[in-house]
Amino acid sequence: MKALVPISAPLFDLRETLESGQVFHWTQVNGGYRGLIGNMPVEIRQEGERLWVTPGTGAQVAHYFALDHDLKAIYASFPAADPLLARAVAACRGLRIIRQPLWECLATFITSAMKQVAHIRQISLALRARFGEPIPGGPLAAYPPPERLARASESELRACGLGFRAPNLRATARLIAAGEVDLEALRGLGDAQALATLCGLPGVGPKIANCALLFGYGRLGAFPIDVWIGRVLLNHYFKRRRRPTPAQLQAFAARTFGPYGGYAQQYLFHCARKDARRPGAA
DNA sequence: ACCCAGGGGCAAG
DNA sequence: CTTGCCCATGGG
Repeated sequence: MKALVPISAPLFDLRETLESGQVFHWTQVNGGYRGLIGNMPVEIRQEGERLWVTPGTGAQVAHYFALDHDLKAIYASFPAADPLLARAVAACRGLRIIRQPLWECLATFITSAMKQVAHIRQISLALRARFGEPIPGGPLAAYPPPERLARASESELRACGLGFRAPNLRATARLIAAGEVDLEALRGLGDAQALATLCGLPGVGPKIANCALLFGYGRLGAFPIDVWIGRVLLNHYFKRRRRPTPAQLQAFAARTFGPYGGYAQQYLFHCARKDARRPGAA
């Protein structure tokens, strides 16, 4: 292993970012993490405001971890009088929304339906091991492209632990491999159009589409509402109020958390999960 | 043993 | 436009 080289990374927390349930294939290794950015093997270790990274990967690391996002401006855009969000920001300071490869992101979240984070990781690793192209010097195989998963059988996919998600992942892979949907082309569409197109794919509804928009397309206003965030919003912002419909809750989030709502969502999500793991805090 | 998980889809009210 | 139920699997 070659010696790592430093890059500057102020207001960044590698651990909070990688452990926050955005991405599922990184593994801890001697005080840092090892994984793939696309098909490029990377090792990263953090010391204060400096990252030590595999030589030659600095630019890709900075882009992947969105070190260009102005976190101070993002925090400042949040609703001022919101103690819950303020506590989440304090607890997850430096967490950034990663820029993930589009297909890897969409496919992974298709497999995430009704699964715990730990198991999403298992499925992700199984798919890479079974269908992914080996990467020389890489810690694991590449995420299998749509063309590869399109010609996998349903039972092969189920063998990776996908359960009822297997036909959905396969069908979506086929649509994309056949060129009926072009994930890259969605970059040029408005949020609503992109969301609607993604929701047309098998196994993709509002929640997973918003995950793709946020973690893949970098649309920082996208606000995925899962069971955790749903509970947080209901318990904290709808006490004693009539239960909103999913659409009303989505509209509330957009109106309340603004253009960087996706960041607010991720901080609330990760903070709630950390609290659940270690009871006693709020 | 038992509950539930970063949901979606489809039928029925 | 809402509500109910099923889909399969493994971690806490």
